[in-house]
Amino acid sequence: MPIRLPLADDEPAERRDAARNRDALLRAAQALIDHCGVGAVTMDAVAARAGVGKGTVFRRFESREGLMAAVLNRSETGFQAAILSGPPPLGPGAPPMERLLALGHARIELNLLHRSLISAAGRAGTRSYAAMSFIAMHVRYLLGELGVRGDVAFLATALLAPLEVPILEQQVEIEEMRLARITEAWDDLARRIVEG
Amino acid sequence: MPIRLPLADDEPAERRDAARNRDALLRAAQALIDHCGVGAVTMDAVAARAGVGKGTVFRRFESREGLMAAVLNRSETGFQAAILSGPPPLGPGAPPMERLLALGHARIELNLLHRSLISAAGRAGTRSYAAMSFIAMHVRYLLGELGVRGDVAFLATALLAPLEVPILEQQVEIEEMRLARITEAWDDLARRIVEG
DNA sequence: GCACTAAACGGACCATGGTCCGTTTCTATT
DNA sequence: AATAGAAACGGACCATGGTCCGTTTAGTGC
Repeated sequence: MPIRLPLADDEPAERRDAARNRDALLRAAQALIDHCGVGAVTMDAVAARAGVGKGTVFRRFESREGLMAAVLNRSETGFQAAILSGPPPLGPGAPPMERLLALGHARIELNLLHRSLISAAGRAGTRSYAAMSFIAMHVRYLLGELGVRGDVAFLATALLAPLEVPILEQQVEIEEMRLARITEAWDDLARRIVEG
Repeated sequence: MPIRLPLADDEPAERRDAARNRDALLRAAQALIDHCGVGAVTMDAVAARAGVGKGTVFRRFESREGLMAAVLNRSETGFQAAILSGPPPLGPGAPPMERLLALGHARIELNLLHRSLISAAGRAGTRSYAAMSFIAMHVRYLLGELGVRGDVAFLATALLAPLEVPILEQQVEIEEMRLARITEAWDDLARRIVEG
């Protein structure tokens, strides 16, 4: 069951049919992705599979990118939960530096795993507060715990930037870096930033 | 620019009409950008303005992104020239650290200036060796000169990553950071990476 | 249950990126 | 200059993201 997002008090509740359709559309999109890949997620196809009109898809998700971002969000939620209340070292309980490194490694894997979906979500994926900003916030917090001086907000962003999909893809595909190399190098980066 | 990319010896030279058309298309695209913004750069519009068929545009540039990347390349060339043979501190003659910082600052400004074009170039812009790889290479060289130990290739990428357009845009538009703050914070990042 | 309103729906329609293939133009060769 | 063949051209055509607006439906007050 979909997590009921907190709506502002003056926001009218979502109509029953609207909710049903949104759910159906998300399911349809997910099924198409699982079955035929992200490329097969055509707005017409999703609409047809969900048994609704095309206009409805756009009404619910604004754009293809919006739809992709919505699908992505469901995965992202698990990641956030793991950080907030999962087992250490990703979750609370481990020392900050361990948590930071664990977060980086998990992020690399997750980004590579969902790379086609993330690319398809485009700016909708990056810009949505829901996804990016939570992580950036958490990294800021960890840097704070580690006593890092300076512009912590920027440093957090800088630490996460090389893990973004386009850059990760370039490293892997063009420079032919192995995963292990990337994680090691990122650890080193994190240490330089924290200890510098 | 563009550095004349090395063509293999067996590559046939470009035909006269082809060269003329490519030039006309680039001019047309540039004119549309200057006059009406990147959004007005429609493949049909470019073709019409250049007085050629649409198919020709695609033959020359593969895709809209390819066309954008080609336009971008002309600006990028000046940047490369400034690094290779311009006045210090960006060009040769200044100490490596000064050159590095100058490069970062110049990069930030350039990326913000061309951001709509860069976004429009999408992956074609990032992936093309011509643009990105030259700079990454140069940063690697500078890090080498500075005696940085570790995975210099990754560190160079990490240093440049937060200056990429999507991230820069997020900082400026969503986090509302001022330009001066970003450059200062980036300087700090560079020092941490070099001295760490 | 009935009427009423705002929200949601659906699918025809449009704009634009990208493909295809028959026609034209260049250039090397004789 | 004539010729042949490769390369380039052009624009009709297709696929798909996105819009629009007349129609349907879920809630609400009676």
